[in-house]
Amino acid sequence: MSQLSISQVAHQVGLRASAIRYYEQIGLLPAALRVTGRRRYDASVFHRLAIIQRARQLSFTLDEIRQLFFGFGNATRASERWRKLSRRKLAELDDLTGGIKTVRRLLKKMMRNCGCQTLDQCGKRIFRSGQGEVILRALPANRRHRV
Amino acid sequence: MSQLSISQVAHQVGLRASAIRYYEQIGLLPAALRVTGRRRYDASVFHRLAIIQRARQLSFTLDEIRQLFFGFGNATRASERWRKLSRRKLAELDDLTGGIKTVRRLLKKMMRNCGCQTLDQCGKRIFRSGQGEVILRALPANRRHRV
DNA sequence: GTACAACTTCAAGTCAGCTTTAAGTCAAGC
DNA sequence: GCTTGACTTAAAGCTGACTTGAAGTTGTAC
Repeated sequence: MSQLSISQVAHQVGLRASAIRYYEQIGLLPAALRVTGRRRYDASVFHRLAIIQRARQLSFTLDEIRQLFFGFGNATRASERWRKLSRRKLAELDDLTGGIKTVRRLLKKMMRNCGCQTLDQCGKRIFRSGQGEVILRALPANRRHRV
Repeated sequence: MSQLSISQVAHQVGLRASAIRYYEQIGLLPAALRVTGRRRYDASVFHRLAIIQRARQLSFTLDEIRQLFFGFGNATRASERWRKLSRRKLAELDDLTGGIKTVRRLLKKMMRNCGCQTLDQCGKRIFRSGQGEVILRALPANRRHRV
């Protein structure tokens, strides 16, 4: 015991071996001990992975999880780290919820009010009603690029 | 008039020329008339783009917009097309909202209950509490790959 | 001795929605 | 004739979180 292969670990936690290698590669997991080239794990990897998986479930990105591990002074309590990141995430989710509500309203309005026969009619209406209006996207469907 | 360049159109609707070329490339916009190689547009492009932009605002993907244009029998009224796609999208947003609520609850629970000094303590607790539990992700942070 | 499964590394592929780059074309102004 | 700027195309790049593929190594079972 305490000498598990990568696929045993992966199987137990419900990940693919490739994901675990990836986590190691980007520094979320410490480099595993090697025995004749192969990774060998003891129980501590399960604690690390438990945190990672819980954080993923809380919708944290791998980068945010890196901050959880390495983005604080050594003395900072775990509970405080979680709280700081969680507050930020809650604010993000609030924004997202607001965006969703906006989109829901717009969708319902569209369903109620559109009686167009053809899309071209529709396009003309939208175009006329929206002249000079800035189109703001309520939901971040796509990542920002530099402009 | 009725002979606008791509950058004039782009400027008017608040897109980049590259986006308009991309829409043409994937078939969302009909191939523009060319005059000595350059695209020339008339007013109809604004109606097409108005639909696309409104649909994007409603969080439709470009693929869904393609369905809006080409995914129905010729006789299908525009209003019915919108309604069908909108119903689907509302259901999607409901799922998303549900996921967000779940994550919010979990985040608050974490903020309330975690008093861990170290992340390793945290990991052990999470690991013990979650043994055999399937980790389900409430939010679709990442795309599904084939398994 | 050899087949086989399970591992290794590194590089490239995936998804969406564009943007950026490279290399070339064209009309207008000097 | 030459420069400049706006255009053209095709191909590659970007983001995040991995997966997949290729080519090589290892330990074990037969």
